Amino acid sequence: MSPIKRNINDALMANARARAASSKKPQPSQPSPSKKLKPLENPQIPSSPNPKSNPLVSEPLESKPKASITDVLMKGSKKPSPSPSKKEKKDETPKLKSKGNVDECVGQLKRKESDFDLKAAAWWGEGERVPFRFLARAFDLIDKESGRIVITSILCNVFRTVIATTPEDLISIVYLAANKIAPSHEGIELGIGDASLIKAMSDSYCRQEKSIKNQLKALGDLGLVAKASRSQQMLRKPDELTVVKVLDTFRAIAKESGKDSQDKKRNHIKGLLIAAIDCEPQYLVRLLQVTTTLHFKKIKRVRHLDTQTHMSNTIFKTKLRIGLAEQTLLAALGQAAVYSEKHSTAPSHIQSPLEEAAKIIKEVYSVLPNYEKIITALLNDGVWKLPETCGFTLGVPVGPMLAKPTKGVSEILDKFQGTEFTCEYKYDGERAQIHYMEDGSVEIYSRNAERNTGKFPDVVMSVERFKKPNVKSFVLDCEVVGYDPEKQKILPFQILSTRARKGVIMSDITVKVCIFAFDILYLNGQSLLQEQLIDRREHLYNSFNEVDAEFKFATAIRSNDLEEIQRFLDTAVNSSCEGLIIKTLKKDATYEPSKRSLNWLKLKKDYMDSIGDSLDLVPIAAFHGRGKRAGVFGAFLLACYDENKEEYQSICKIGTGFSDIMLEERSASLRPKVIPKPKPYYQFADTIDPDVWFEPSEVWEVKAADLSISPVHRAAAGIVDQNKGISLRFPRLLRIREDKSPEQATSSDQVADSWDLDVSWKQPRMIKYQWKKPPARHYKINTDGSLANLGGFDAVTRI
DNA sequence: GTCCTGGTTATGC
DNA sequence: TTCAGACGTATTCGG
DNA sequence: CCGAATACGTCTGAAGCATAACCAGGAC
Repeated sequence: MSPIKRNINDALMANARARAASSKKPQPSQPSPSKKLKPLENPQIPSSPNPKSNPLVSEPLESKPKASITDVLMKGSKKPSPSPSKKEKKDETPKLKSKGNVDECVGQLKRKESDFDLKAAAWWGEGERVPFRFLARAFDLIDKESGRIVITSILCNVFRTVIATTPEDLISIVYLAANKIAPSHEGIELGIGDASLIKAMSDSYCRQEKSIKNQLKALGDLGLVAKASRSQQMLRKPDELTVVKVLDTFRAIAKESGKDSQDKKRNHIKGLLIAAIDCEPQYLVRLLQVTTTLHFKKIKRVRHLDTQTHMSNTIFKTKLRIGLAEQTLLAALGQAAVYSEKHSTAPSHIQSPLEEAAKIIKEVYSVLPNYEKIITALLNDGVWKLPETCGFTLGVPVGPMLAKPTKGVSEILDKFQGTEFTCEYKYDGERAQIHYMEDGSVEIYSRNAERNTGKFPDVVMSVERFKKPNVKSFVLDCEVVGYDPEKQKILPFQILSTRARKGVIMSDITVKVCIFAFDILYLNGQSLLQEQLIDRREHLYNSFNEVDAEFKFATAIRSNDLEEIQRFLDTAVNSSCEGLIIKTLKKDATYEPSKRSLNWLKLKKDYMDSIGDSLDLVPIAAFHGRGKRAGVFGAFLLACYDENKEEYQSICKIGTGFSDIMLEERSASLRPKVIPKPKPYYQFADTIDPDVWFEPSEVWEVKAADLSISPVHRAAAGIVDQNKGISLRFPRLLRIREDKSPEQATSSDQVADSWDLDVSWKQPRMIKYQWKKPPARHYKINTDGSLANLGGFDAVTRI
């Protein structure tokens, strides 16, 4: 069992015990018995006498090795009100096998694929759809496992069961297991975050939002909160929810937009939550948790007229967090296909069909990321034909090839010993994959396969200018970079990011861009994925013309000389690039979609030891961790020191670069430094709402890729700009500076100096673009100048 | 109804 | 984006 | 030569800053 799962589970058990212990405490207005988390609600984690021990895992758990988490939880929450014991019996309806059989069926899934009894795993009858509980139970099984082989095997059995009994539901269950509702380039979003989920849960479970939030802090996972909230009084029919219904509801949620859409979305969610039984709520919530919002605060204050408001929240795509993500799912799907193969047997030259099938599915998916198409083809023609039936399709984004970080030129020479390679500038912009169809239409996709065409009408227009006339179709891999055509200069990423994103029209473009092309994947009806880079590049150079301030080829050299590469890196950085990308030319030089293979390496200054920006900063506050960080601090607020004003100014949060041990050590050593309120000499935005504040006591060395002008952080505020401070791009912990005291931390003046030094080339631009007063509101107008229906996308302009 | 602001969510790196 | 940890496979080492 | 130790690749899930887009609700 991995530590991550252990922590979560232990947290639950600890809660159950805490609940039992404090059950005498009356709950004033809240009917649910399951939130007496007082010991954990205290933001000051250090309630335990021994600062080293984590209160969430401090109790030994040998007492209940057998009992499932669910059991523990139910026992805990039942104590106060043992009334609803009817539930076990009422769970059954004549149609369904008994509860015991459900357990038995699910137990089957853990068997080796080889002696797995297909039908025995399914408890739903002929003609019935796959219950969502089947998937939720499988998730629960998987959650308890840590090995990928076992997890793959369980999921494989799930798919086999569905294929054998209810093949029409395979697509739905795969989508749910993948935590998706549609291919990403279709741009369908749930529009649901933690905040909306908490509201829906509050309604469904009759709990105060506040109490849910507190429990979330303690448990570090909204899914676990849902699990703990399940009220025993609610009578639910089992298996009312099918995978199809769940997926359909998700899609319905995504469809809602416009007036009252939030209400409608919430009602959909409530419908699901209320119908959910067993371990369904936990996974429903996790599936809906497409995004995670951290730490927001609701305090009003007067703002400077020219200061925009910003929330200090960070959002991440979440995963199921049970150790199952896309790669494992694809492997499982491939294996299941082999077992269920009716159409053909594996070609004889294949020794290990299971591995081979997994590989095929992964490859096919990277080239055609569409489960509908793949599964349909899979069921119709089988795995072995998949490469033919589901190949690369013009207009569908290919997973872009990624690069591996490297620490220095010597490491590169080491890895690419004896092979020919090339070094290219790594531009600081947005990855773009441009598809040009035979009919002259253009589509642009982002790194994450989002359809970005509407964001870059200027790029769409310039295609006809930069492609040679004989080119009929292509797929280009390139970087879109902010560009000043007058000065012929690259603009920093922060400026590029101010571009509008949807429904942009030419006349309204504020930030011009230039394309830097570095690869071509498809040309005149032919896929070039299998070609070596040296040949693809030839095609690239032959098929396009550089157009001033619109289209250029990425600067590249061919060299095996350490010194020369080192110098090239320097020129790249001086030319406003992040660093270099290094690629082999002839050997292993095919385009490997979305695979982080050895073939491409990236080299940035800040990856290298003893070079790049590093600052010594003071942790002044912290946030409770989530998921595998539950029980320790997950992130800290750092500050630099202003000697003149004698104050600490926030500069960034930090949550990466810690080993598990270090994180625990830091949490332990800072707990005694917790203070009830921030010091008066702490400068920070009121949108930052940490869980605990600290006495200034430690100094940490932190590395960053870049400095940025910040709307939230206060470092060097007033020096570089009147109202804005400075923050760090990609901050990560290097080490603890035991030798320094907080007053010896990096000073605000030093931060300001680094800004001048580091971005002298971009500073004038920054002022021109960044601080131009942005009229906050946009209105949609039709091309004839009249106001458009607010729901439309025809045109956007500025008043 | 329009305008504005604050709160939330979705993306990029 | 960065980073660390766990798992699995490939390779090397030592008896 | 084989099992143990080590090295390396893959996969997962913690976490950062900054922006635009969108929605709800209050002021007018």
